[in-house]
Amino acid sequence: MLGIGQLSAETGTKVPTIRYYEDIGLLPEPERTAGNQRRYGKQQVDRLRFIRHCRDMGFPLTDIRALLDLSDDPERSCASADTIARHQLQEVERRLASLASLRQELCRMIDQCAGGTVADCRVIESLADHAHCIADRHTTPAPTEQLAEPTRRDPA
Amino acid sequence: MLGIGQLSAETGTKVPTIRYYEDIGLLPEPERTAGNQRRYGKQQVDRLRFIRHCRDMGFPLTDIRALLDLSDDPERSCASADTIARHQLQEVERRLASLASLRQELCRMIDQCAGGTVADCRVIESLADHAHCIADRHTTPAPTEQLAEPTRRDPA
DNA sequence: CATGGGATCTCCAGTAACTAGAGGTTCAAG
DNA sequence: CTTGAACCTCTAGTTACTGGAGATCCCATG
Repeated sequence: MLGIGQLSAETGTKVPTIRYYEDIGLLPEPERTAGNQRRYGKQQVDRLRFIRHCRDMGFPLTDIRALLDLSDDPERSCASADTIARHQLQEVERRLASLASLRQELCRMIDQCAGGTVADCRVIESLADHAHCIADRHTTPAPTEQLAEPTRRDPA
Repeated sequence: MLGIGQLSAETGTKVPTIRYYEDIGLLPEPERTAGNQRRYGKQQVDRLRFIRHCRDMGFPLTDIRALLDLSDDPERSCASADTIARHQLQEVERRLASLASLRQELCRMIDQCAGGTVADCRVIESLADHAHCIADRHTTPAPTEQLAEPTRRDPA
């Protein structure tokens, strides 16, 4: 039986985040000590690791919820898990493409900056001018979500 | 003189977003009609376009604020603009690398899924198992921010 | 000149996924 | 038994918007 601090260390998840996952129902309410402190068993550790790994893979919490539901019931077909993963892959590829063009534009901007005053700075000028902008394919009518680099994990 | 709806159409920015930018001081308060409605001039249109382009490039609003301050004063050295852009480039490259490894892991997961029941689904299993995970270099102690695909822009 | 419908107004609340702080209690080592 | 680290709950803040309610305005017809 681990306290929340141990679980935190074990899984690289911050303590408030664990409580947050409990709040939103991703983690079940754990046992408590007589003094009302949370105690976790092996199963919970695994479940949290699963969640964290999913987050590392960029899955939004709603997807993770679906995946957890699936994995709770091993008899079901894994088709939806596959679908979710494929969808996520598409998402990642979309981001990759978009970031690549972004990188190109940033490089161009920076290369052209000679380093004088703002008046003739190419960086500022480029940003002001949308004309020769490659990144316009950003303009995807995509449903969004945010993921990709979720801040987490500084085992400081 | 444009109304807020025209400005919105002109720049591909949603109306509430424009008001939001005004709230947080990125856009100056515009003139108003006798009936209290906002009217925008050419300068405002340009400023908003600048902001939008920066957002497309993934710059966080704080950076954009700095860039706007710079561009408001053409005498100053463009060194800080350059720094901001370079920093942003680094950020983008970090994300690119991380997404690339993500993609690899997702592909591996999906390839191995034979499509039976959850019990022997490789996708679920992979997600449960953090062991052979490439994406662990996520574990960067980076200061975060979110950008990269900020949802915007559905000229629907 | 009246009217009607779309555009606009303000304000408040919600989104994702946490993070941080205040102020108080509990656990475990010495 | 004491002390200090870990834990508790609750609230509010973060980023960059987005959405809705309810009221008002603008302007093109009739």
